[in-house]
Amino acid sequence: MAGIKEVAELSGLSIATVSRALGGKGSVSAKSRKLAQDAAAELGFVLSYAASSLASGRNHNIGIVVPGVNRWFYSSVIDGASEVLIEAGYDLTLYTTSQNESHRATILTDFLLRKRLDAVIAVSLELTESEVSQLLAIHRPVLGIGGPLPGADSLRVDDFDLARRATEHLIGLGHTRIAHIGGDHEYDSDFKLPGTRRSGYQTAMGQAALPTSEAWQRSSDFTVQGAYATARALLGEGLVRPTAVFAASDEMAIGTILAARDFGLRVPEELSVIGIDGHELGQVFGLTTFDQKPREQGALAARRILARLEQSSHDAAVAYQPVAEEFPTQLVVRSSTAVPAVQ
Amino acid sequence: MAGIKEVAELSGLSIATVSRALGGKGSVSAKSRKLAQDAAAELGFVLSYAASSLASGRNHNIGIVVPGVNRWFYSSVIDGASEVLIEAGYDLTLYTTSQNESHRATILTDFLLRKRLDAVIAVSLELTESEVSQLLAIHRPVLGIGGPLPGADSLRVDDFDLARRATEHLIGLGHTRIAHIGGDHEYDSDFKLPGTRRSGYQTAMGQAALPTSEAWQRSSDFTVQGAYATARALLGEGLVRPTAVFAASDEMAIGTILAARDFGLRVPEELSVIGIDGHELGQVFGLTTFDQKPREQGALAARRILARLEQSSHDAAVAYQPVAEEFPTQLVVRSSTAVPAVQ
DNA sequence: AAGGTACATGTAAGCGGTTCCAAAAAGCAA
DNA sequence: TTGCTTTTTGGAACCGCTTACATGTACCTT
Repeated sequence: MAGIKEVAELSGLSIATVSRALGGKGSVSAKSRKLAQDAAAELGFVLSYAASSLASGRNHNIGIVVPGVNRWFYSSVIDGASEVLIEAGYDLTLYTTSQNESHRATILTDFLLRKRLDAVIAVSLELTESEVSQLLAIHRPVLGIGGPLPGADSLRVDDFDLARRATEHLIGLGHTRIAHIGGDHEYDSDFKLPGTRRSGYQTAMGQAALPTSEAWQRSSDFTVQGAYATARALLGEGLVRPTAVFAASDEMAIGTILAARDFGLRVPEELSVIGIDGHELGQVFGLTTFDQKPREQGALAARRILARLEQSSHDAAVAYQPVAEEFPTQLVVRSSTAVPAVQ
Repeated sequence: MAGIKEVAELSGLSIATVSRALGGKGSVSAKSRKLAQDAAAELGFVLSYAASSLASGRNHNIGIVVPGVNRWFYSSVIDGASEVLIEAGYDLTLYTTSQNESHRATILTDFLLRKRLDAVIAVSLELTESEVSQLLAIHRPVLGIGGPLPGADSLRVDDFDLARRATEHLIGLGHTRIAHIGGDHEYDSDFKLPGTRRSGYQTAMGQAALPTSEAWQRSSDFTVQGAYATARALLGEGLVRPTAVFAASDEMAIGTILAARDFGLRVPEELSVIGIDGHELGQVFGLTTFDQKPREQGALAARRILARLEQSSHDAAVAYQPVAEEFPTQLVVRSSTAVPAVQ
């Protein structure tokens, strides 16, 4: 396999100039650049990342850690990040933590720390303090989405506020019997979000002086099928039926709508449903939701982390000041919520 | 930051021995190994991947190329592969091609070729011959899932057979008016699969001497919402209604079921629907489908490619004999298909 | 024309490990 | 013990680039 040396010989330039020409760093005359590129093309030569990384200290590689790639929110974030990173010439290395508890530790110690990554984006990852400091110890930018990483940058939506406003949307329509289907720690230990959204709901209900029975607060696993089962239980148990449900994710909201149909309940006439996420499927079901544009969150996260990289290459001395950015969400009113029918 | 040299000093061993102890290669006495590990732990030292790669030629990094990470099939494949790879101590670098046509070329030339990857798994990627040879020229194992890569290993389901059997399932139940909702080149140029499944359908219909009008063969984009719209058109246009629909993916089958509900058509009494995939949501809808276990496909693909790596490290001289493996699928009969009601 | 500035290029010293090779240590049979 | 095999170990030559530094060249200014 041809190396940079062969390219140098073929082009009649020095190794250094070829390196600069191909790597796009220092200054090279247009003529030399063309010479180098032509020679490289002729030999089918591409710079070796391993060698470049070793010599330069830059990897052009960003790590992204997600609980799993199979949930819509996560895959959307990845998709958004991936596009931006490829555009910028960066590789994206993916780590999934939730398949296997033991992976988590491995990933944190064996993978993330091995200096292969220029930066890390962590999605919905709740880390212990020692884990965070371990991560920060590698002196690479770290950015958290949907999970606060003390000491690192973060990009997040205000889950509490979101949940409260979703609930208030229902209250504003005149609903008083409002149930909540949230997530559960049991299903995902790395995850404070379910609790945060639940308290948003409770706060809104409390401020409106509306009752919130235990029976109206259910936990599920953030999937359509999980929430479907949960909602069937909620709607079918013969207790006083709620007239509205606030689900902590669109997938769960859709599960709820499907369950409602099974009972012949018309949405929104007999049951209003609101979700959170902005899932594409929401359209099909006419779901009212708070769109949190995960794809754009991923893209923005990637941009922010690239900026960090840029910045730290300029003035390495500047102390790392973590930035917490809030990502705006948007209420999308469709046809799954309405004024409750008079009972 | 401590390097291997510091570890050597602290442990009183030579650099070479520390390298062997920490990298787990050559032979090291138990005592030396412990010495090295303790010293490394004390200094918070981890081997640098970049340096290891450069020196050894192994990257411990597998690339996986998918059209996008947002479609259930792909994300499942990734999930399966990710688990196996992490377990084996490999990083997984993710490339998505479909967001932007120009990315495709970039990925092929700039990323895949830069010697950072030990092997590549390509999912549903149709490459031109020159692209394939370009890929193979890097002398790394390449494995294709769901898209044949001439000259490379492949793991695939027999899409033609699958489609034919799905159609035959409906025919076997007594259906004669069977429509097909497939994919379309227009939505995804890298993709022969829609056509393959369509011809499976046509063959089955032909062999049973059943009519297949143009109007009963629709194209959609493999999403629930896309197929929902397509199915509404199919079912609502006032033409003779099919009594069964074979959708080329579960997501499209679900879209079809949702559309049927809109028209008050009961499934399966008035409309049978069969899909392909094994999507989790299938349960909620009682969807009959051919389960092709994408998660397991991903895991198996990862195992196969790791075996290739293993093998080529032993006997590098052996000529590369591409292996085409067929992945078995399984018909899962649920409640979305039944004998047609007498008309 | 002299002096300065900005750009272009080459030389060579790393980057931080791996691994070949030879030598030393250990194990074992006679 | 001795002689021979096997296991451990250290020395040092790379792996294939990047980049600081020095040098050379071109272009302005005055």
